[in-house]
Amino acid sequence: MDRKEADSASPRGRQRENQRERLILAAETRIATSGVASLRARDLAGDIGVALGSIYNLVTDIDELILIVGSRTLTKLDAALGEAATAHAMANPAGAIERLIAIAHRYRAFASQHRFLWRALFEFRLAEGRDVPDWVSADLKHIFRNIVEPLNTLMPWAEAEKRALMAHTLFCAVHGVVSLGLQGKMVAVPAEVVDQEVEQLLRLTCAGLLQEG
Amino acid sequence: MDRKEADSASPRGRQRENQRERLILAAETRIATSGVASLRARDLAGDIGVALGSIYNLVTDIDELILIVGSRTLTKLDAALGEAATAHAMANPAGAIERLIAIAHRYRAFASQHRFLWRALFEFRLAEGRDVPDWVSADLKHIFRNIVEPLNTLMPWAEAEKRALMAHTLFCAVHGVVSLGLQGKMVAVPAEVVDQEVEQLLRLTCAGLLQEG
DNA sequence: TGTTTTTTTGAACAATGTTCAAAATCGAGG
DNA sequence: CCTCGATTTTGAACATTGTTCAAAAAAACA
Repeated sequence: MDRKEADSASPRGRQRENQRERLILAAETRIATSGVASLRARDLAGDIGVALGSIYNLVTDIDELILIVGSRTLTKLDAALGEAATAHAMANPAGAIERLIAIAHRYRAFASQHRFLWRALFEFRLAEGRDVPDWVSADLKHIFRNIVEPLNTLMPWAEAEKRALMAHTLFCAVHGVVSLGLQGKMVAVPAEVVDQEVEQLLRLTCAGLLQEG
Repeated sequence: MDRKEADSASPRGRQRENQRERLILAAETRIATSGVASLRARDLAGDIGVALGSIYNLVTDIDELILIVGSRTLTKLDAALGEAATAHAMANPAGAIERLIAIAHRYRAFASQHRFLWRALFEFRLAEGRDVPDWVSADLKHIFRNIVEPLNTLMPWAEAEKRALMAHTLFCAVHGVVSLGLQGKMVAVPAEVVDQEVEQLLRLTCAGLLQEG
């Protein structure tokens, strides 16, 4: 019978799985140090000691490789933000605000620390026709949960849907400040100033929210 | 004597200038309809009825072409936002807030209307080593002025520098919501909802600002 | 008109992702 | 341990791109 997926128990499949993993690692390393734009099939083949064509036995595309690395980055980001989210207790609104700020600062730190991996998440454009893979939505749900939780304390009067929308808005807004600030397309802003900016933005927004309730 | 720049008064220079303009127009059209990633030197040569190599007599690079188109886009954006900025009078804080919202909505509309041109502004990454051209800073100063003006009304107690930073923060935040919202990398958000989001964000932030003063 | 200068041309090159027929390798049966 | 069919690996070849440059064409000039 023709199996499409290699049996991961057989020695053949084991070897294959190992190579694929090494390929992903190599891609991740290259993206992390030189940016997604400088990923070369031939370099990767050299990295894992395999012929050029073999890349295409392990992966259908270079794009698939980039997506896989993106998935890993998103998971790391989720972990980092989750950690920051537990840093502050959150019984009162003040605590909730601090937690939101902590998450935002962690986001900025992640972006600084994994500059190229983080950029790859947003720079990468799917080839026309392919749609966003499932893991994106999955990981994003996790991340958003961390933001919704403080919002439950800050805007208890609002419906869940409103809070979800606010979480989306805040995430995007903070992302905008971090993204444009760090990569200095317009004006390069030092990390500490970016932190100040997101902090100010969140404090003001939350002040507005509390006033509203 | 060897002139490097073609004399734009001589018939030779005239012709050259004309071709260059047609090239820029062709590039702009192609970017506007298919995105910057699908710009091809050969296509452009065909568009303006010229041999492949001639492209490089009119422009040093395809990148230069993209930068020029970016400059034009930024100028259009500046004009659009400037128009929106005059829509609301601004004697009192309420008017200032409305003006900020009007500008943000215009920004969203511009992004929707000139989707690919607008994206090209942010997607394009300068080749390593080259730095941001001057016109970027120039046009951005214009754009920021439109944001700083309402802020003068909203936070008169703050130093000019603080207001400039706030303008930067607000621009980036709105950009983030528009950018991630429209291009639906995570979740595709319809234009009206994006407008709601930026409006809410600005109202809350401004409420916070007024409270602070 | 003949000569010199400038411009235009398009063939050629380099870099890249991807394919595929052939070679190498493997695994099971004798 | 050897053989043979199946599977995997290989790397040469192809397609697509940006860019260059020697030669041809055009223009300017005397």
